Amino acid sequence: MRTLSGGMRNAEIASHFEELGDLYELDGAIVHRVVAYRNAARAIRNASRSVEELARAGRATELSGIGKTIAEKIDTLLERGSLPQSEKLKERFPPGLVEVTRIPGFGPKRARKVFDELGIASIDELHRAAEAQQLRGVPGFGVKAEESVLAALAANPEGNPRARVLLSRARAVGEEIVAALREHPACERAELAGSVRRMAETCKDLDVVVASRDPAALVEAFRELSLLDVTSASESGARAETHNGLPVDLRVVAPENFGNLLQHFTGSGAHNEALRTQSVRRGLHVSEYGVIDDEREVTHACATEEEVYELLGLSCVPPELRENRGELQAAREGGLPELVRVESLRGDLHCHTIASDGRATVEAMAAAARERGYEYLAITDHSATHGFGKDVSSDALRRHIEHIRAVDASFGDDFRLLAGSEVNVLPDGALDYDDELLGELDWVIASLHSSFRMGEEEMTDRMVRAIEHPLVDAIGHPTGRLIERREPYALDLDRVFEAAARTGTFLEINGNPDRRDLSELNARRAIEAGVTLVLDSDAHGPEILPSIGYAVATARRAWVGPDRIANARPWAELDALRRRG
DNA sequence: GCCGTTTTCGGCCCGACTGTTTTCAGTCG
Repeated sequence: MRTLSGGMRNAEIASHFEELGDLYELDGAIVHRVVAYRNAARAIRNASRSVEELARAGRATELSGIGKTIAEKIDTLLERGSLPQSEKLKERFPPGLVEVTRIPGFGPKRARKVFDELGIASIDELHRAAEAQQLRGVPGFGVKAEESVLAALAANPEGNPRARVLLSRARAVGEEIVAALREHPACERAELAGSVRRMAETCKDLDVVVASRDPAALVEAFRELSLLDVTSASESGARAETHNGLPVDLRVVAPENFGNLLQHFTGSGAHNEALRTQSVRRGLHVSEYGVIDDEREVTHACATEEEVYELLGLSCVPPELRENRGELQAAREGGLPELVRVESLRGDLHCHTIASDGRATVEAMAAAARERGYEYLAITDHSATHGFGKDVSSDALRRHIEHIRAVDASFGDDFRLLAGSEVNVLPDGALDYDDELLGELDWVIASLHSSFRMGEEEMTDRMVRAIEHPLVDAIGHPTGRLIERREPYALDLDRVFEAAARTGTFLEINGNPDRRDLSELNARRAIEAGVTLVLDSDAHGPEILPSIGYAVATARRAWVGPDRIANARPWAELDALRRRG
């Protein structure tokens, strides 16, 4: 069997099966078969282990959603680099036809219809046919269909999928909306649901759910928010857009149904689908309106989510876990993990001051950390060759350490200010302070800030050398990805995790909402490889310290408990845990 | 195509909305 150079990543394998699902759908396959391919693709994308490795070990069917047929197709894909079924179908359906199925109002059936009747095989051709009023000649299409095609293409000429918004941005506007609604006297509860509540990396819209005896009044209050343009409204809900184009859905129900509504709109779609499928077998039908019990012929209204899950025989699943990644089985068996919480953290081990590119003094950062109830804070300014903000030369670092020690001496035993550094990893894997100076520090993070475009083997060697350095305590933002903006470095993460586990070097989950690096999937892989994580804010000012919450959220989504987090321990314990020298 | 407290066949989540329908299929979230 030929091994493709570098192997095939899970995301790439998944995209082959997504494509095959799309093609089968155009081909008119029964919907359940198409769904099976999409479920398989999602299982592959979400897998915390290398699916290539699993498949080569003959164990791909251990993933839920992968059966004998798809397992064989994975083998074929790894062997040949493509799927023969896809190649064959692509001879019949031009690539532009799949894009037509992404236009709002067009799905596979309608795309196929205009392809068969008019030979339309691209967005351009569809545009021209709508303008020439040719669509109305196709059975099932009318004047409205032409209008809606033209309207959709006017709003989005390329037919691009709508950009997803970073969680932090969506949350900021969402919290404002919810806070405003809570002020209304008829509002009993208002919450953000959806991907914001699950703390996903990005969001495509905001879901706002409200409990009230007077829905119309809440809809009216929503209408009057200056943050929003309301596009449609009914007695129990409304649709709107924020001024930068983020869609917002409002739903209002009576308080006794609030649990059903919140559960429904929190999702994810995959979680709810699996939840309902499993419930149907017990004669229970779940929707946002209640839980219908076939046998007793009643509909249960639930004021809280806990009641919904309890009715279904499950422990209540934390929103961050609702992605159909095994949480339902765990909830059924009482095996949900204990998850790390913001309150679990004893300190923050990555922040910057005016000594490098931060905006506040050492004193101000320390004061803000104490205010948050931390037992310790490490000051970790950038090292000599950072090259962006102000850099800290070796001499400057010696003075910085003295200053930090002096500030630390001003605190009692309840707080420890640590002298640290975020040291650059040079292209060859060496650090840019000498070992003697590094030895003066209480805490050393090593991070990459340059030469991102190296090949995988060289980049992995570089990273592993840094991990193996005896004075390196942690690796900062280990993959370098920026969500929606920059791909991770080319790294063999299995080697990185092996090295980190072997040397006792911690890997960071960086809480900067643009980074969240390690990602949730990589963090879960790291944990399974025996790595200990550290959760940090990477704050460049005191007001950014709460960003550590995004690191916590990422860890929770990775099923990580406080026992695997270095800074969920007191400093003395953490100090003993790390291996230096 | 997957899967099993319905266990190797016969099912496969739920509801709203839309437009072209004459009773509903397709799309969407």
